[in-house]
Amino acid sequence: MNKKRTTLKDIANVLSISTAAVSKALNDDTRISVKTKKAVRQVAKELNYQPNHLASALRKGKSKLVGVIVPRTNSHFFSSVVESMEGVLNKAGYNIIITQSNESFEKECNNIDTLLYLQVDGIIASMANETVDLSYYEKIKSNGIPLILFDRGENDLNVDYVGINDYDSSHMIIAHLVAQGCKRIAHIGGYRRTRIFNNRIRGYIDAIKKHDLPHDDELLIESSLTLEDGRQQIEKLLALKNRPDAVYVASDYAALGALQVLKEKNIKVPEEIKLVGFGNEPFTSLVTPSITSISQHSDKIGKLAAETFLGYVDQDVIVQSLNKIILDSELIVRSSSE
Amino acid sequence: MNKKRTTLKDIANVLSISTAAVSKALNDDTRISVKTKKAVRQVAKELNYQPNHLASALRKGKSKLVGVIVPRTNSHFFSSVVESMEGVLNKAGYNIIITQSNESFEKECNNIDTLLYLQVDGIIASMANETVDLSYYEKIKSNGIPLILFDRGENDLNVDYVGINDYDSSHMIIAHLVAQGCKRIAHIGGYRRTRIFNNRIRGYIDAIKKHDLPHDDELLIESSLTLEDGRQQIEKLLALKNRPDAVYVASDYAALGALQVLKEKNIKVPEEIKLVGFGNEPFTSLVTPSITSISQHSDKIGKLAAETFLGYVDQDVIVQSLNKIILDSELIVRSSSE
DNA sequence: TATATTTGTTTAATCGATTAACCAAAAGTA
DNA sequence: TACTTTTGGTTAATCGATTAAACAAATATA
Repeated sequence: MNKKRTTLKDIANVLSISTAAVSKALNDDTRISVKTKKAVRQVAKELNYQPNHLASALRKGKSKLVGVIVPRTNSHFFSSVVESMEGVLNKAGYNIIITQSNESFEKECNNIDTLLYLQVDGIIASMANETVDLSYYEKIKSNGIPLILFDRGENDLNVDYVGINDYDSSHMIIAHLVAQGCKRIAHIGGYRRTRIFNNRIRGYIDAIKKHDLPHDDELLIESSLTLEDGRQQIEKLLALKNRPDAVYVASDYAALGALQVLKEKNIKVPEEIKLVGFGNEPFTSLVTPSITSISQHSDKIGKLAAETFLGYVDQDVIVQSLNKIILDSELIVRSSSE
Repeated sequence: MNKKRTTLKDIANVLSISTAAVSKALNDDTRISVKTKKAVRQVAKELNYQPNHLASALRKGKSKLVGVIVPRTNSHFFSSVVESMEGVLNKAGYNIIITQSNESFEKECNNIDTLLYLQVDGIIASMANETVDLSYYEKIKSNGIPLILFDRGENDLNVDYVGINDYDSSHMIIAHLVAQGCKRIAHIGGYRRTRIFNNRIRGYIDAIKKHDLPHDDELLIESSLTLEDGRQQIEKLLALKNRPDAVYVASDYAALGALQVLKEKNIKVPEEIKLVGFGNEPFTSLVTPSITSISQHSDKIGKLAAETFLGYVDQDVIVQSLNKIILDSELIVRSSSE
């Protein structure tokens, strides 16, 4: 089996011209005659020539690779974002390398090292829940390549960001629940140290006040928002003397956990307790009752993040000017709340 | 902002030694003194040296990159396989590049081109449903790098394969349904041209015969197995004069579609019709009733595929000897069938 | 006719790390 | 002492593609 791949030199030898001419011919340089170009392309095809990306990337100083870091690909939101990013970047001649942190800070650091090692031209990331130490992200910046964050960002890091308006989303949810007649609305949220969860909590608190509802400390819970977490936290809420009549959960997965417990306990949703999730994961429309949720426009987020990256490349000196894009979200009302 | 990255030369200059010495020191060559090694590592750290993967890969002729092609990452099965593959490969010093075909033949060809262009050291793939033309896969083989298929393979292609025993899985399902008292079992399967779906269909037919059940042509349907497809095909089965009392669907997504329709029509599952899916996607345990399904041991598949790949590298001449690994699957019985 | 310009290509350097081949100095051995 | 071996490097070529600079030949211009 022929392990050697065809190189420019092979083509050059066949035609008895220099490799430079071959390179230029393939890159459609104006200084090469049409005749030569045709001949080169012909031979390239015959020899099944496959350009060596490593060599050209090394020479040009650009790998045409974009690194992507997501908490996990196995989430509809993230995989959709990645898909739409990929579309935009592919068109611009970039390939993407997807890595997952699995919400682990350590893995995230490894991912960053790997991507820098692969000489990516930029990194688009959504931070792990665990991440509080930003030194690794600073490392990216000091490497001189663009860094764009989406969904899970950080104010302290002076970089571009694309995400939805979490604060307003909470307002939309509370307004909807109030319209449905709810008087005691609980919130199972994420940890405040994560910007997006903090914003959802702030939105919840402000909206509750705005509607003159009781702001009860026991109705606000911080958790890591896994499915199992949702199960545990709803139990706490159900154990209260004065039960809530609605629960707004900051993640669909945790909302699903809560729903499971409610069903197991034969508590009717939405009649006895109304439930709202966040993220519009596909299963929210599949379970019974279907879960009201917030759609985050994953396709738009991916597209904008990719375009923001493209705006930076080809600039000689990277000037990371803060460029925060905040999209409006959309409330998808389903059976669990009406 | 400092856009220039530290190179071996920079370190060499600081210490007034040759770049060769620096390279050897960092690679722990025996011919370099401990003193020099220490000094080099020290300076490398101070200058925040990041080796240039492109350069070393070019020189060594190995990119230490493995290309992965899956129909989509947004499926629990595939993302789990990828995750476990990644674990094994990372440990061996390889990074992976994940690409998705979205079940499109055209996208799959593009992915293959991209991966070859990036000089990956091997490709691990699961074929798109659409794919029947194998010339692009032949291209990988003629490139001299190992190709390993998993789940969606092809007999005609003379390469390694890791998957589960689809034929036996069908037998397990039918045996289970028969034990539950079912007499008319339908099968909503995939297209026969895809090996795994063909095997599931063969298993279904043989198992039906084995249990002396009526083998009725109208009970066997071929489809593309999307959720929407599941909805449409179950409608057909319900329209039959002689309805089935159980339906075995070759994909969880289509099974979910079928379940939705059954619920909408107030047909009780499992009392009136029993339902079995395939793949053990997480939602099968989340919906009501939970769906009986087949677990494919995604972690094992990923691990084995990765290890098969590792078995090939470091060999000078690739001898692709057929190496088919068929794992046993596991039936997870849930409410939809008992 | 003499000079300038254009066309089409070659030469050679380069990207950064690796490595075969070579070499000087120190240490060991007969 | 004279020769061999070991130690700790250095030099220079290399991977394959790109590109600045050079250049010969053809064509245009004065």
